[in-house]
Formats: sequence, structure tokens, C-alpha cells
Amino acid sequence: MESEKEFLSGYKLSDYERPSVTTDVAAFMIRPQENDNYRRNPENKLSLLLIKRGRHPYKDMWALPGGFLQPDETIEDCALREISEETNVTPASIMPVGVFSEPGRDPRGWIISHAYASVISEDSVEQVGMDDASDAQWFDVDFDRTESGEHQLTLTCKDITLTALLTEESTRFGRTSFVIKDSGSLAFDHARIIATALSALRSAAKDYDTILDFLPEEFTLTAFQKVQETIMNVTFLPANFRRMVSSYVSETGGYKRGSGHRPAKLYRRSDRKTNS
Amino acid sequence: MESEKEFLSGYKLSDYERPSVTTDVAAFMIRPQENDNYRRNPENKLSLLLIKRGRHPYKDMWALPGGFLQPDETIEDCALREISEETNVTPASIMPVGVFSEPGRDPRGWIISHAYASVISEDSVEQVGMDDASDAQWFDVDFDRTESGEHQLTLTCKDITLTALLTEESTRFGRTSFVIKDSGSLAFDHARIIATALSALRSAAKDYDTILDFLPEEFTLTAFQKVQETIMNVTFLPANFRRMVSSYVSETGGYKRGSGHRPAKLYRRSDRKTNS
DNA sequence: CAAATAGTGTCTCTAAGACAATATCAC
DNA sequence: GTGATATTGTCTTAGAGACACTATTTG
Repeated sequence: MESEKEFLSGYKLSDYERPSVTTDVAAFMIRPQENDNYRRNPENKLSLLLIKRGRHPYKDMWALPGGFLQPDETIEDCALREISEETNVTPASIMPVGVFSEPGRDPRGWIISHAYASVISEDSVEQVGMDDASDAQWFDVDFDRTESGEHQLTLTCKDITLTALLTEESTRFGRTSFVIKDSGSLAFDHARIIATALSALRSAAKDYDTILDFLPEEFTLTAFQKVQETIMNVTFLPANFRRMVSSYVSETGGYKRGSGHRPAKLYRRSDRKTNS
Repeated sequence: MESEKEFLSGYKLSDYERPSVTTDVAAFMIRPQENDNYRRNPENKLSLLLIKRGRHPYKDMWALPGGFLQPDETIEDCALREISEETNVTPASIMPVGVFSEPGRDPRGWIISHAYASVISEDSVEQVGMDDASDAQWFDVDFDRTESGEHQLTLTCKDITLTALLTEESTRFGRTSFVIKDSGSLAFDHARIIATALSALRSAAKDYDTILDFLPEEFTLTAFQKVQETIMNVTFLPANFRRMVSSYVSETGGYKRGSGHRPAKLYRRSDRKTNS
């Protein structure tokens, strides 16, 4: 009887055709808006990192950062590497959004894409700084349902506005997937990926643990609340938010001062409740 | 300037090495236990479909059904096809569990696996029937945390018992991933995939919409409740369960009779609430 | 009729939401 | 002190859980 070792030494994996495997990353940031009043805390907007394509196909259109999977990394490593290459920030956490594998989705051939979403803390990106003339830019995100039941995705960066139109395809396991009706200068099927990522992120943001995955080591409760509010596009009364998250966080003893008003206690994530 | 069409005609996708891409499916069934009393409704156990491997590597060990992605299908089609080939049942819905892409996870070479979980309704499988001597068998599932904090996965089918030991790796986005400490006669990293799938399924089963995705067109509320209870390994008071799901279902007008007690109304899923 | 599940009504109590009031800093 | 946010307390109310009770079938 043939041993496993003998079998493997003679084994060739070439019988099947193989796809190219990529990741595409929807990297979001909670971006404070410009402010007139030095005392008032800034409003926040959700923004998304896009890259202007320098070559065919979809030359000069905007796309999610992404790249090919390498043999020495996991698919999640690959996604983290792509964010890091574009922003110089490695997020603590990255959320799988879905696998996009429709035949014909990429004109270059058989390419399946693994979509991830992440929320990067504003401070870390500030430090890196980004060139205004760069191919990589942060776009403000608007994603709403129109009266006709379609969904409109609007991405704005200074004088550039990208608008895509989509319809809901199905909702399963808390995630809605979409079909593109008008791709609006977004490359590939990336309008679809962005819409799916946004829907997945909004759904996941109901869970405080998910938000905490995206926060830095130390944070104020107001920052915590703003992240959830900005992602979900809702508002909560601070008193209630604080009560809700109280079991998820503990004080570090530190304070965040110098904002022109009462300083805020700094918190860290407290030990997670074992889920039965 | 080169046009997109010209570019693509000269484009070769061969610069990058490509992995083989597979799906592995954790197909669960809610299986009624044998019963002494003709009147009493049967207890239910969660069982999982495994295939005995007929060739190397891991010859004669048990593995999840799975197969290679083909160029004319999506990754989800591929997963559905695999279930269908093994059980002759195509489930309405299939839940993505994760992508397993650690270098070296498969001795045959660079192979990344897309794991899916599904719950198949008992009736449809009953009709198909399965050979006792077949390579495909349903195993009763036990998955619990030991006092030492490890997790023990026990799969039982008649006189066969497979036992794997795992530890928690991380919990993100409502899903816990595991590391194998002892694989216990399960092929590849499938102990890990099964543990992750179970954890994802239990977490997803909190949502009634998810349970409904796995139910047949018409069902009784008791059946609905049993599916949730069996997956989550908990029990609820019928009165409360009924109140909770009342907005998710509507009566068909039909009844399920002949069980030795009061007949149960049949329900179907009612129109889904638009989420915001 | 007996045994079993199907299905309803209602009490209690927790916890989410609203809102008022106080605390503390930078300028 | 003024203007802003930070933080705490408490009232109200919706909803989850417990439990008692009724309804309806098959053997």
C-alpha cells in the first residue's frame, strides 16, 4: 500500500486551472470636519480611501486599494499589507466583507477578490500625511436609499464627485449585497464591493466589540461614541451610550486635556465577557 | 495613447503564481433522536456531514466535503454544488465562515479554502436516504469548553468517535477562530474549520432571519424554535419564543397534523423589515 | 379520557431611552 | 466668568422572561 509520503512526492497540483487571487480593501476613516469654533468638537464624516488607477484596465478611474495574494502570506495578511502600503498605518483589525468571484468580473481574466473593510483611527493617518496630488485620496462617503428604493453611493474629494447607483440583491446573515446599475467612474465591480462593505460595517457596528476593534489602545468615551455614530449614521444621548458601554471599558486613569472644555477620562477595553 | 482594448489584447495574467482555490462545507442537520414514546416529540441533535477520504493525503480519515473552484462558477455556487453532490439537497442558504489560507495548511501545495456552513432541513435529507456503508456519514456534534478553557469537539457516528482539542485564537466581529491542539483523526485543518463554523453558526443563530434562511418554505413555530435551540444549545419558553418571532412569520392557513396531539399551524416567513 | 403538544394571557422586572442637573476645564 | 463638553442621576416605558392556564388532537 502506498504511503502518504510516497503519494505526495509524486503529486502534481496542475490538473486544475487556477484563478488569480486578490484582496480589495475598503479602508474607512472617521474624519473630523473643519471647524469655525475653537471650542466646539468637530463634526465627523466617514471617508474612504481610493486610488486612481495609473494603467489599463479602467485607467484614470478610481479603485479600492488591493493586490495579489502571495504564497507566503494569509489572505488577511495580504489585506493588511495593502492598507499599510497605501497609508503607512496597520490597523488593529480588519473585517471580512465577502468574496467576489463572478466569472467575468475582471476583464484581465479569472480573478477572484476577497474584500475587507477597516476603520483607521484619524490620528495615525494625520501623522502620516498625504500628498494632495497623490493618486491615493480620502473621499467623503454618502450612502443612502433613494425614494425609488435604489441606493446611491456618493464619494466626494474636493472637486471630484463619484456617484454610483445600486439595487439590493439579497440580505443574508446581516449583510446586504448589491447589484450595480451605474458604476459611476469606479473601476471593476468596486461600487458593489464598497456598497457591500458599508452595509456590512453598519450592521457590525451595532456590536460594541466591533467598534473597539477599530479604536486605538486608549480613547475617550466621546470618541468611542462618535465612531459608532458616524458609521451607523445615527446619534445617541451621551448618558445612555455611556451606560451601555460601561461594561466594555475601564478607566486608564489618564485624561485628554486641552480642548477648551472639561477634560475627558481615557478608557481602555476591559476584559471581554466570555460568550458562554 | 494606448486604448483599453489594445492593452487587454496584449495582457498576460501569468506574472503571478496562483493558488488552487477550494470550498469546504460544514453541512449541519437538525436530527431527531430515536424515541420510545409515540406521542412525545423527539429530542434533536445537531449533526454534521463528513466524508471518509479514499485517497492520500489523510487517507481513511474524515474530512468536510469540498472541492475545487471552477472557472464558470462563483465560490458560493461551488459550495452549493458540493453539498448538492453529497446530499442531493441544495440548501436555500449558505453562510460564509472564513477563508483559510495559512501557508502549508495543505500538504499538496498552495491551496486556500473557503469555508461555508449550512443547515439542511431534516425532511429533505430523509427523502434522499443515505447508505450506512457510504463514505459520507452524519456525525452527532458536541462542542464545549472544558474546565481548562480549551474547547473539545466530539463527533459521533454509531461506533466511530472523533475527538479534537482546540484553543481560542481570537474573537472578532462575532466570530471566534481556533487553533488546533489535537486534530483527532480529522483531515487537514478541518477541526479548525468545523470549530470556527460552529462558533459562527451559534453567533448567527441569535438572529431570527438567519434561522429562517435555513428553514423550509412552510414550518411550524415549534420546528423554528427547535432549530434555534439545537444550534445554540439553549432552551426558551414557547410563549416567549412565539412572541419574539411573531413579526417575522405569518400563517399559511395550513396545519401539521397526525402527531398524537394538537395540530400545529404552519407558518411562512413574512416580508422582511427594511433595516433603516 | 389521557397524554402530549399547541397556543394565549398577564405579571414582573430589567434595561433602553429621555431629560434634567452638575462638574470641570481653556480662554 | 463664559462657553463648551464631560459626567451623573432619575423618571418613564417597552420588552424579555416566567408562569399559569386553555385548546385540540390521537390512540
